[in-house]
Amino acid sequence: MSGDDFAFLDLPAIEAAPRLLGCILEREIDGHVVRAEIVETEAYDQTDAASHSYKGRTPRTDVMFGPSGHLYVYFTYGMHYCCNIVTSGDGHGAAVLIRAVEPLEGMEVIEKRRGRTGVETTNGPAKLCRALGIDKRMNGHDLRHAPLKLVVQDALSESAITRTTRIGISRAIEKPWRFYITGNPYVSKF
DNA sequence: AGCGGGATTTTCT
DNA sequence: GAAAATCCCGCTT
Repeated sequence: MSGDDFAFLDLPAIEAAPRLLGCILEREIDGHVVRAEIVETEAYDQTDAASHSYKGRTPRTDVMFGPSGHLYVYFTYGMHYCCNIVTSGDGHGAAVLIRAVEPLEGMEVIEKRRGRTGVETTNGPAKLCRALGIDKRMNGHDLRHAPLKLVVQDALSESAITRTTRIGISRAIEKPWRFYITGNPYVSKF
Protein backbone atom coordinates (compact mmCIF):
# COMPACT_ATOMS: atom_id res chain seq x y z
CA MET A 1 0.00 0.00 0.00
CA SER A 2 1.18 3.55 -0.59
CA GLY A 3 0.19 7.14 -1.33
CA ASP A 4 -2.75 8.32 0.73
CA ASP A 5 -2.98 5.23 2.91
CA PHE A 6 -3.07 7.62 5.84
CA ALA A 7 -6.27 9.31 4.60
CA PHE A 8 -8.47 7.42 7.05
CA LEU A 9 -6.61 9.10 9.89
CA ASP A 10 -8.43 12.29 8.98
CA LEU A 11 -11.60 10.63 10.23
CA PRO A 12 -12.74 11.16 13.84
CA ALA A 13 -10.75 9.12 16.35
CA ILE A 14 -13.74 6.90 17.06
CA GLU A 15 -13.74 5.80 13.40
CA ALA A 16 -9.97 5.58 12.98
CA ALA A 17 -9.50 3.49 16.14
CA PRO A 18 -11.00 0.21 14.84
CA ARG A 19 -9.44 0.87 11.45
CA LEU A 20 -5.95 0.90 13.03
CA LEU A 21 -6.35 -2.68 14.26
CA GLY A 22 -4.23 -4.97 12.09
CA CYS A 23 -1.97 -2.14 10.94
CA ILE A 24 1.75 -2.58 11.59
CA LEU A 25 4.33 -0.48 13.43
CA GLU A 26 7.80 -0.85 11.94
CA ARG A 27 10.65 0.32 14.13
CA GLU A 28 14.36 0.51 13.38
CA ILE A 29 16.26 0.25 16.64
CA ASP A 30 19.58 -1.02 17.94
CA GLY A 31 20.50 -1.94 14.35
CA HIS A 32 17.48 -4.19 13.96
CA VAL A 33 14.01 -4.04 12.48
CA VAL A 34 11.12 -4.68 14.82
CA ARG A 35 7.61 -5.11 13.47
CA ALA A 36 4.42 -5.39 15.51
CA GLU A 37 0.72 -5.55 14.69
CA ILE A 38 -1.69 -3.23 16.49
CA VAL A 39 -4.25 -5.37 18.36
CA GLU A 40 -5.87 -2.94 20.83
CA THR A 41 -6.78 0.75 20.56
CA GLU A 42 -8.80 3.46 22.33
CA ALA A 43 -10.24 6.68 20.89
CA TYR A 44 -9.90 10.09 22.59
CA ASP A 45 -11.25 13.38 21.24
CA GLN A 46 -11.77 16.95 22.31
CA THR A 47 -15.43 16.51 23.33
CA ASP A 48 -14.39 13.71 25.65
CA ALA A 49 -13.81 14.45 29.37
CA ALA A 50 -11.27 11.62 29.55
CA SER A 51 -9.09 13.10 26.81
CA HIS A 52 -5.93 15.08 27.44
CA SER A 53 -7.22 17.52 24.78
CA TYR A 54 -10.55 18.13 26.55
CA LYS A 55 -9.40 21.37 28.18
CA GLY A 56 -7.83 22.74 25.04
CA ARG A 57 -4.42 23.08 23.48
CA THR A 58 -1.47 23.14 25.89
CA PRO A 59 2.25 22.48 25.48
CA ARG A 60 1.63 18.87 26.48
CA THR A 61 -1.26 18.24 24.07
CA ASP A 62 0.02 20.38 21.22
CA VAL A 63 0.69 17.39 18.96
CA MET A 64 -2.93 16.18 19.29
CA PHE A 65 -4.04 19.38 17.56
CA GLY A 66 -1.55 19.01 14.73
CA PRO A 67 -1.63 16.95 11.53
CA SER A 68 -2.89 13.37 11.55
CA GLY A 69 -0.49 10.48 11.22
CA HIS A 70 1.92 11.88 13.77
CA LEU A 71 2.74 10.33 17.13
CA TYR A 72 1.53 11.83 20.43
CA VAL A 73 3.64 10.52 23.31
CA TYR A 74 2.83 11.35 26.93
CA PHE A 75 4.58 10.57 30.21
CA THR A 76 2.57 9.28 33.15
CA TYR A 77 2.81 7.83 36.66
CA GLY A 78 6.29 9.24 36.95
CA MET A 79 7.87 6.53 34.82
CA HIS A 80 5.84 5.39 31.83
CA TYR A 81 5.40 6.57 28.26
CA CYS A 82 2.28 5.81 26.21
CA CYS A 83 1.75 6.57 22.53
CA ASN A 84 -1.14 7.69 20.37
CA ILE A 85 -1.68 8.18 16.65
CA VAL A 86 -3.13 11.64 15.90
CA THR A 87 -6.37 11.65 13.88
CA SER A 88 -8.92 13.97 12.30
CA GLY A 89 -6.54 16.46 10.73
CA ASP A 90 -5.68 19.81 12.18
CA GLY A 91 -7.28 21.58 15.08
CA HIS A 92 -9.52 18.88 16.57
CA GLY A 93 -7.37 17.57 19.42
CA ALA A 94 -7.99 13.88 18.79
CA ALA A 95 -5.88 10.74 18.85
CA VAL A 96 -5.99 6.97 19.18
CA LEU A 97 -4.13 5.35 22.08
CA ILE A 98 -2.24 2.20 21.13
CA ARG A 99 -2.86 -0.18 24.05
CA ALA A 100 -1.34 -3.43 22.76
CA VAL A 101 0.60 -4.88 19.84
CA GLU A 102 1.62 -8.38 18.75
CA PRO A 103 5.31 -8.75 17.79
CA LEU A 104 5.84 -10.08 14.26
CA GLU A 105 9.59 -9.65 13.84
CA GLY A 106 12.48 -8.91 16.19
CA MET A 107 11.06 -10.65 19.25
CA GLU A 108 14.60 -11.17 20.60
CA VAL A 109 15.19 -7.43 20.56
CA ILE A 110 11.85 -6.80 22.25
CA GLU A 111 12.37 -9.38 24.97
CA LYS A 112 15.81 -7.97 25.71
CA ARG A 113 14.45 -4.41 25.93
CA ARG A 114 11.60 -5.52 28.22
CA GLY A 115 13.28 -8.13 30.38
CA ARG A 116 10.12 -10.20 29.86
CA THR A 117 8.95 -12.89 27.45
CA GLY A 118 5.85 -13.73 25.45
CA VAL A 119 2.69 -11.67 25.86
CA GLU A 120 4.21 -9.77 28.78
CA THR A 121 6.42 -7.89 26.32
CA THR A 122 3.73 -5.76 24.66
CA ASN A 123 0.28 -6.31 26.26
CA GLY A 124 -0.09 -2.78 27.64
CA PRO A 125 0.39 0.82 26.45
CA ALA A 126 3.54 1.55 28.47
CA LYS A 127 4.96 -1.93 27.88
CA LEU A 128 4.83 -1.60 24.10
CA CYS A 129 6.45 1.83 24.23
CA ARG A 130 9.35 0.37 26.19
CA ALA A 131 9.52 -2.58 23.79
CA LEU A 132 9.60 -0.37 20.69
CA GLY A 133 11.83 2.33 22.14
CA ILE A 134 9.20 5.05 22.10
CA ASP A 135 9.75 7.95 24.50
CA LYS A 136 9.53 11.75 24.73
CA ARG A 137 11.93 12.14 21.81
CA MET A 138 9.35 10.48 19.53
CA ASN A 139 6.61 12.99 20.41
CA GLY A 140 5.40 14.61 17.19
CA HIS A 141 7.15 12.10 14.91
CA ASP A 142 5.56 11.64 11.47
CA LEU A 143 4.72 7.93 11.12
CA ARG A 144 5.25 8.08 7.38
CA HIS A 145 9.00 8.02 7.96
CA ALA A 146 11.71 5.86 9.52
CA PRO A 147 12.75 5.04 12.18
CA LEU A 148 9.13 4.45 13.15
CA LYS A 149 6.57 3.82 10.42
CA LEU A 150 2.91 2.93 10.41
CA VAL A 151 2.28 0.38 7.66
CA VAL A 152 -1.42 0.52 6.83
CA GLN A 153 -3.20 -2.78 6.20
CA ASP A 154 -6.67 -3.56 4.88
CA ALA A 155 -9.45 -2.97 7.40
CA LEU A 156 -10.42 -5.99 9.50
CA SER A 157 -13.96 -7.29 9.25
CA GLU A 158 -16.30 -6.02 11.97
CA SER A 159 -16.81 -9.58 13.18
CA ALA A 160 -13.13 -9.81 14.15
CA ILE A 161 -13.34 -6.77 16.43
CA THR A 162 -14.64 -6.45 19.99
CA ARG A 163 -15.83 -3.03 21.20
CA THR A 164 -15.94 -2.19 24.92
CA THR A 165 -15.43 0.60 27.45
CA ARG A 166 -11.98 2.07 27.99
CA ILE A 167 -9.46 1.13 30.69
CA GLY A 168 -7.72 3.10 33.42
CA ILE A 169 -9.74 6.32 33.20
CA SER A 170 -12.03 7.95 35.77
CA ARG A 171 -14.09 10.26 33.56
CA ALA A 172 -16.40 9.36 30.66
CA ILE A 173 -15.98 5.73 31.68
CA GLU A 174 -19.22 4.75 29.93
CA LYS A 175 -18.10 5.52 26.37
CA PRO A 176 -17.50 2.29 24.39
CA TRP A 177 -14.41 3.64 22.66
CA ARG A 178 -12.04 0.71 23.14
CA PHE A 179 -11.43 -1.78 20.33
CA TYR A 180 -9.45 -5.00 20.16
CA ILE A 181 -8.95 -8.01 17.92
CA THR A 182 -11.18 -10.69 19.40
CA GLY A 183 -9.19 -13.49 21.00
CA ASN A 184 -5.75 -12.02 20.38
CA PRO A 185 -3.50 -13.11 23.30
CA TYR A 186 -1.65 -9.77 23.40
CA VAL A 187 -4.76 -7.76 24.33
CA SER A 188 -4.10 -6.07 27.69
CA LYS A 189 -7.35 -7.06 29.41
CA PHE A 190 -10.28 -9.24 28.38
C1' DA B 1 -5.71 -15.77 40.43
C1' DG B 2 -6.50 -11.73 42.75
C1' DC B 3 -5.65 -7.75 45.64
C1' DG B 4 -2.83 -3.92 47.65
C1' DG B 5 0.81 -0.86 47.60
C1' DG B 6 5.00 1.47 45.87
C1' DA B 7 7.59 3.73 42.23
C1' DT B 8 8.31 8.59 40.57
C1' DT B 9 7.42 13.08 37.98
C1' DT B 10 4.55 15.96 35.03
C1' DT B 11 0.40 18.49 34.92
C1' DC B 12 -3.37 20.74 36.59
C1' DT B 13 -6.21 22.68 40.57
C1' DG C 1 -1.06 19.18 46.87
C1' DA C 2 -3.35 15.55 44.28
C1' DA C 3 -4.13 12.89 40.34
C1' DA C 4 -2.48 10.52 36.54
C1' DA C 5 -5.03 6.94 29.41
C1' DT C 6 0.53 2.15 34.32
C1' DC C 7 3.38 -1.57 35.72
C1' DC C 8 5.54 -4.72 38.88
C1' DC C 9 6.21 -7.10 43.10
C1' DG C 10 4.77 -9.55 47.13
C1' DC C 11 1.27 -11.45 49.87
C1' DT C 12 -2.99 -14.07 50.42
C1' DT C 13 -6.34 -17.46 48.83
